Amino acid sequence: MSSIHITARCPIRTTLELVGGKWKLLILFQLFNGPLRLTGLKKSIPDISEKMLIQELKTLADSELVSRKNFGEVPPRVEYTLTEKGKAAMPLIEAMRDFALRYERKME
Amino acid sequence: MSSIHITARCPIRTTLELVGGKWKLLILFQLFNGPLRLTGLKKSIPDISEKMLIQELKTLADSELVSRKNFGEVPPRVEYTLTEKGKAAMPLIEAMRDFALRYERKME
DNA sequence: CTGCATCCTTCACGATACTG
DNA sequence: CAGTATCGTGAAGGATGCAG
Repeated sequence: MSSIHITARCPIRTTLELVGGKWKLLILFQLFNGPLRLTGLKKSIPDISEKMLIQELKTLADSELVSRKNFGEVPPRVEYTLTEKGKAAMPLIEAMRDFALRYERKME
Repeated sequence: MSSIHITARCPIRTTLELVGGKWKLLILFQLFNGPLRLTGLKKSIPDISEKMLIQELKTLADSELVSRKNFGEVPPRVEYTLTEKGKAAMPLIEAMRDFALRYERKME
């Protein structure tokens, strides 16, 4: 564990680049319950703007954490699914939840 | 686990507010090895600016993840230590490391 | 429905100089 | 050594309108 060194490219920074920011982890978390379309995601994360949602989905797809499937129908139908790499974020999200809960518990 | 709902105050967002951003987790991680002074931290995170370091330490202290001890000496001597709440971030950092390593492994 | 383009605001972050 | 003050920049995020 002490084998992590703070350099230009350490695991912590890699993860921050992949899922850092305000939205990516929330999006990934929503997709754990199964594939969702843009509208479904928008509903489950009410306060994200459409622009940010599409933008983040694109970067998540670029880093292969999410896959985008276009059904080529009319009206358009596009489905977003977690990839294997994306599913690997589950323990991370659990750790975040545990941290927050423990933090709030100790606030008393 | 599916008990996390994306609301204004969900655990994920709480954690993002506490340790989100570019530097806080890196600082916490450095303090796992023991207390450090400002200069020591600066050396272990070479590319952080002095301003950001002090600023982040202050918010970490405000949220009680880090404690600041001023020895009141001359020249100044101030030591930063992880609190119990701060130590609770360890599993989070480990999860981030695991995620990054697994991600890179699957890149081959 | 999905997505792009634009314009705009905010703020995280950074560079530098200065103080006790 | 530790910290403050100031100024500046770029990126992140947001609002809105338009298009296939």
